[in-house]
Amino acid sequence: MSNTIAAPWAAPISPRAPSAPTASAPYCPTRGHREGHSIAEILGSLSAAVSPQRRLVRAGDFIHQTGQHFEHLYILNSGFFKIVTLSPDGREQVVGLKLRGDWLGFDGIAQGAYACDAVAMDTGEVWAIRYESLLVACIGNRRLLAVLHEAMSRQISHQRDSLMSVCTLPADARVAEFLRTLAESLATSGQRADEISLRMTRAEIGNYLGLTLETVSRALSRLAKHKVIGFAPTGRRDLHIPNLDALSAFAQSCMVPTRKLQPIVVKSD
Amino acid sequence: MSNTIAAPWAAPISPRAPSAPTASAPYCPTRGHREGHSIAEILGSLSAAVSPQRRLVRAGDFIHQTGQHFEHLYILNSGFFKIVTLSPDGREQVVGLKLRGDWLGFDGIAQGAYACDAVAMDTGEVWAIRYESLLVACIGNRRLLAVLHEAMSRQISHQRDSLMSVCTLPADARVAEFLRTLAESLATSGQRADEISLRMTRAEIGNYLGLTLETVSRALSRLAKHKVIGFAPTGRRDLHIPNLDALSAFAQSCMVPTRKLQPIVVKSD
DNA sequence: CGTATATTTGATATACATCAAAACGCGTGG
DNA sequence: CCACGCGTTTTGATGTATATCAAATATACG
Repeated sequence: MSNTIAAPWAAPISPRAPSAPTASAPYCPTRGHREGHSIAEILGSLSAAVSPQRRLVRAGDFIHQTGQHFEHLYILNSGFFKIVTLSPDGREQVVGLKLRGDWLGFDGIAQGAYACDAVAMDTGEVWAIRYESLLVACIGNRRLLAVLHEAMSRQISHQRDSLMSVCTLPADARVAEFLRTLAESLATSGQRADEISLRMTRAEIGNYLGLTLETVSRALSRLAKHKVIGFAPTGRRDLHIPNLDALSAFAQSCMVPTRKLQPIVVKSD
Repeated sequence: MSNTIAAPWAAPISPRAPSAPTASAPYCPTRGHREGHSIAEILGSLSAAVSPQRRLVRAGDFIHQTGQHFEHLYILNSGFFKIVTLSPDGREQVVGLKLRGDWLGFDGIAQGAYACDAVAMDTGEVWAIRYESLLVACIGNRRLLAVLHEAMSRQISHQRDSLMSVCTLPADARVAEFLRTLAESLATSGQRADEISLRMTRAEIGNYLGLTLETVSRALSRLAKHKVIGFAPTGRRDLHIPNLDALSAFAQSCMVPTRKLQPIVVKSD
């Protein structure tokens, strides 16, 4: 059940500049990805500054594992990954999903060892960067340092959003928001957002969202019934999302206090 | 209900080295705080390297607010603070608690604006550091850069732990773990951990843990009934925690699969 | 193809939320 | 000092969203 690291890090697959995302997708640069740097730019500068080790991974491969000595940060050039933590008493929790442009391994900096597993859910390409080398490069390259800090900052913000969802949203809204966030992430990573493939089981999604697999299944069925998503003819893991805003609207509609319709007070004047 | 920033940043209160925590407490250096740097060391090097602006705050004061232009990171020298996010549709969520040695404002780096409110829950002293100045200082001071990255890294790890608790623990265990974590944090910040004062209402605790105030109240009552905590004679917000391990043990006991006592398989040999 | 795994859907159980009311703590002002 | 009012906390009664249990399809895989 637990593949260990298949092969040691290969030498740089090729010294070429950042490769395109694997998925053949309409590369739609709808507005700049971030105010600062696009993913392609980031990958480019990293490639130039620290010549990362590139590694191809397949579904099930571990990028790093809990307790393993920290030495590298990782950037994802392609693929789809999950971050899993395991508590001392055996609880397992998917605490994050990662794709092209995302960083892995920040949690290892403070403790000197990774505090979670990073697992590929699909074939992809990971770039490994020795943390020490990166620091050296950052000293002479303020722009690179900014990129690093922005990545950490974004991760902190994103994790807060996750906590907020889990704490405040009912099941259906949580699933809807999950899909919207995933679609948006796919879009900013250069993949299409209207036709997405969940590469996770209902159980994994449920674990990530703090729900059971049955609840996730039911929520997806309701989303489909309300036409805010559609199942692909093939497989229940491929979804069509006609309209992201409709997803949000549906999530909102889950949250109306249901009853006790308190008289709408129209402020006169 | 919402105090705005009371006074602008004062000039450095005094150029002295890091002051001791306000709470008069037995300063017990039970084993080094972190493998790398103690809080006192960190505050010391920061004080020396970037001479932060010191500001005294009182309960209700904001350190920074959502949407405000990002310019400073903050380090807490004393006090107790909460991090609150507000969603576009009005949901409010306590996403973090901070005390001496913790940093605030990392979320602002990527977006150029803070993504949350940071609110003092009692009097304290906050140090403000211009992010740009800090970066400059870090360029020439690898140790300082390490301190910064460790703080961000720790925050990422800690947030994951929070998500894990909310997603996997039943209410009583969640409250127990909350108390244990809080006590540990107080200890590493130099305060006593056996006699703690929750400076939050049941509603705030519940919000932070994804529970209602009633559920928190009941959980605390059960913890008291089981003697793993005790209420101070004065007020229900001051707790006595005789034994941290007992708290964990109680949390564990909440999680037994309800019985359906599956035969305990004793692995022979 | 046949077996294992994932998904859906229904019936039921339950942990927690919601609603409600009383007791407590605390500041304010007489 | 006591009386009053308001916010917090506790505790009980009840409701409900979601978990759990279960069984019938699907889907993937060798």
